[in-house]
Amino acid sequence: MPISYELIKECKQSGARLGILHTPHGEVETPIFMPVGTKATVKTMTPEELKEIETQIILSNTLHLYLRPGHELIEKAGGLHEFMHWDGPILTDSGGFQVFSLDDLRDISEEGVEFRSFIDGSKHFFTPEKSIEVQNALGADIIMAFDECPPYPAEKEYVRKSLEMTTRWAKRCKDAHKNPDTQGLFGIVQGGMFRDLREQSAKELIELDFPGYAIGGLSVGEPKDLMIEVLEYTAPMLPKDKPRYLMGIGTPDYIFEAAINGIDMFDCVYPTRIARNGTAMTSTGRINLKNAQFKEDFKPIDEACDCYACKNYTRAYVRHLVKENEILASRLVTIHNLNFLLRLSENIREAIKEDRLLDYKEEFYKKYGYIE
RNA sequence: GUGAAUGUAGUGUUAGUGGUCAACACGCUGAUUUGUGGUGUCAGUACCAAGGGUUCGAAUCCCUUCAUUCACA
Repeated sequence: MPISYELIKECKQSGARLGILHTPHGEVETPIFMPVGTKATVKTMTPEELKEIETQIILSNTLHLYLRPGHELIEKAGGLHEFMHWDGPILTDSGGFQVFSLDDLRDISEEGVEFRSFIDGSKHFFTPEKSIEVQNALGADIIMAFDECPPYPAEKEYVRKSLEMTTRWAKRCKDAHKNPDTQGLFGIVQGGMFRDLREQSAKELIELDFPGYAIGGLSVGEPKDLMIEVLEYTAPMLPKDKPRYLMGIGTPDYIFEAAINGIDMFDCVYPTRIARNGTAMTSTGRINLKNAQFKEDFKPIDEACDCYACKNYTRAYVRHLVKENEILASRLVTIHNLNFLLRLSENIREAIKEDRLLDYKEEFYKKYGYIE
């Protein structure tokens, strides 16, 4: 088995899990935030810089790399690790979510999804088999099943049919998977905001026996309370001896909820995207560096942070770079935001070790401010 | 010194010839961003050079002043 999960301990106070994810490219301490590098690069960051902030595993995207530069090319280059010069663990998303966000450019059927490229308008047909073929060529440590991510809100009957198709697709993915010895294929639990459907999805997927499970279909626009409710009852449905991945979350409040509910991995474009628009997450809350109040603020982005950006530059300077649309602005804020979530993950692991995750959460919010 | 023209957001353009929200770009101010469709998205931002008239009502008409530009001396 290329992927295995080692449960180190559970937090007595919160129930959160501390663990180690074993992959062909190294171990990952969990819970962990995974930076997103859709097009074989975490935007603005070199792999060395990612290492410097102790990034343990990164994400990349099947659909984007299939469209450009093409998985054959990456295979020729020696695989994704070699191609992008990152020797740590990589997880590739299957393309299910991208197809979902294509919305009016797609047509979903039992066989697969027909969609038009957002690059040149050309028509493509993506199936579970195709997604796995591409992911096998890319060679990530963890690959994801091709799923359908229903929107919110959605009719229960639609969600049921969708989840059942996702199960059939998961089976097809498993059958199509050519490298089960070097790449671990994760299943994705769907079922929308319906408890019985989540149960059905989890049960069906667990029967297929994947080395890890993801919770998909959350963070698609539903209210936070509802999202937490679904998370609370869905996470315990997953096997304890396998890694659990909550897809698409990346704000501190959701990360705490994820960890507390026994989630081991999560990813999100949020920190890198807001960085490119001049917003930073700090120990005292989110700040918009474009705001006039920072014009003559010669303190670092976050006084409690020791990242490269905070050690060497001021808010006033970074603000200037942001206002001028300088490339360095994106780089500095990205370094900072990713470091912020990686340190948050680290602190969460530390707190689990000492059975005080709820205390740490309280402590964190006291400074960060409560988030609605 | 004489004559003429012009003066509409922070900047640059522009509509408007008495009567619903004065347009556009940039800037500025703020918000937003959740398995990334790489300089995004949304919102706000002008009492029409100043003062005084005419009128129910003026950016639009009249007078004065100021500023700028051009022509003639």
